[in-house]
Amino acid sequence: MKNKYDRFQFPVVAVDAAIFTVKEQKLCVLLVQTNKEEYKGFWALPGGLMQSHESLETTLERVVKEKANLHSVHGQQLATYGDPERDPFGRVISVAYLALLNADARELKTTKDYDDIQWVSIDDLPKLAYDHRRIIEDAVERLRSKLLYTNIACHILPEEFTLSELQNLYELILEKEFDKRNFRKKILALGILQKTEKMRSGSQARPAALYRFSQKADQEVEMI
Amino acid sequence: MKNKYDRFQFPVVAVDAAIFTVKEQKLCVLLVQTNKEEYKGFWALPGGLMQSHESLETTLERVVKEKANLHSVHGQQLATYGDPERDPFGRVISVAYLALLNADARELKTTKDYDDIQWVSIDDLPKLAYDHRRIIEDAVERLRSKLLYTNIACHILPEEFTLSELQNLYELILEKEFDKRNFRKKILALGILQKTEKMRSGSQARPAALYRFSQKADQEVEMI
DNA sequence: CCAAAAGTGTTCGTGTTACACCCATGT
DNA sequence: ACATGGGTGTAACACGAACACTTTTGG
Repeated sequence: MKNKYDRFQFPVVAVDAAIFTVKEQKLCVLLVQTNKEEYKGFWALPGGLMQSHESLETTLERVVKEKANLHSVHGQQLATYGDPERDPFGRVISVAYLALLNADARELKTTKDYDDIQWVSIDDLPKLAYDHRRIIEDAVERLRSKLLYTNIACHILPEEFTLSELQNLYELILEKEFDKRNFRKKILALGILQKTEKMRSGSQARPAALYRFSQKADQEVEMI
Repeated sequence: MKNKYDRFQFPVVAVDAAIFTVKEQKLCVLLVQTNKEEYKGFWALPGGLMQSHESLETTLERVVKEKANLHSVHGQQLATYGDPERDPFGRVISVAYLALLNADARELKTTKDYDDIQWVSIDDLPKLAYDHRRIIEDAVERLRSKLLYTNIACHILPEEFTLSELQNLYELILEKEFDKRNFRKKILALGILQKTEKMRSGSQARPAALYRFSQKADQEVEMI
């Protein structure tokens, strides 16, 4: 492949991932802390530079694997950030992705490149490198909005879940309470859930029926 | 500014603009035809490569000025396209913007770089270079969706307009008819329009009251 | 006086909200 | 037996959908 572009004339492209989950009743984002770069002591979204042969999605998969040791993280494009001042160490524009996952199903592993990797509550963000605070804010806004009209909640919940767990997820992320009867009526009427035969016991209370999403493929539905 | 990235390792970034207007009862997109490049005879969205010192918005303004001789085109980010095969002549990713304008207020000028520049009905798109057909499809979808919950229609309409013109715009872009009484009731109840003192005569019919948007700033409102 | 588009209210059905009690289990 | 969360129905209200005629102008 030919490349006719001068070495210093153009910005390079990075892909950053804002990966969310719910842990201990908190909406959390995955952050890494590097011990190598100029932003010492700062946290950042996992991300990395796009290589010539890659698509955006391939880059996303690779950097999420490299930086967070996670695979099969299903991301959707959020936005592209191109302010000339956003990276003080080079001209880099960043294509940000939004992804959701169920924390219990995955284990975080610190690689030798990093001091730390953590799920961090969005209410308690540390010092963040680049414009990553802005990206996280945009991602949370998009997430909240998409909860209303898509089935993305399915990526955060386990395969099987109770209606109360689903409602709790909505209340926690949207910071808003719903009436139990109305919520169940609404969601069940959509016909996107299947009741399983199973029950969740465990607690000192009446067991709850487990449901699953009939499709895990993303779809637009008026959830709320 | 230092740049530590190798010359051939990374993709370069382009910004492309999907600029829409309504002309002769058709939703149209602005296309240019170049006589210079490898895609001879194909049409394309106006666009160009991002330079190191620019922000995405600066690049957008510059390329729209250069390729279409338009200024103050207010665009919003649509999406970023990064398929390795999207540009057969080099590794280029494109950040696409969606913009709307009132055709009557602007004059198109062909520059010497181009064979032609035209407003083209989206129902009658010619051969398009790169993945620009895909970008236009995505842009139309976004436009339709944003008509429902934002006041973007204000960018297509003239400063002052009749309620019938507004309704006509919605029907034309959404390909759906609305009841006149319900439409007016709904829109007026939002309180985002100001009635002016003026009337539009001209036609062989009763003159219509002219309205204007009280804010031209983008805002989210349940239009429909 | 005729054609053309502007302007205007009411009814009906659907969907959203508000609200309180009994049930099944573990301890 | 009691504490815990699971599960259920109904009435009031708001909102969107359907629907037809009169008014004002230009020709």
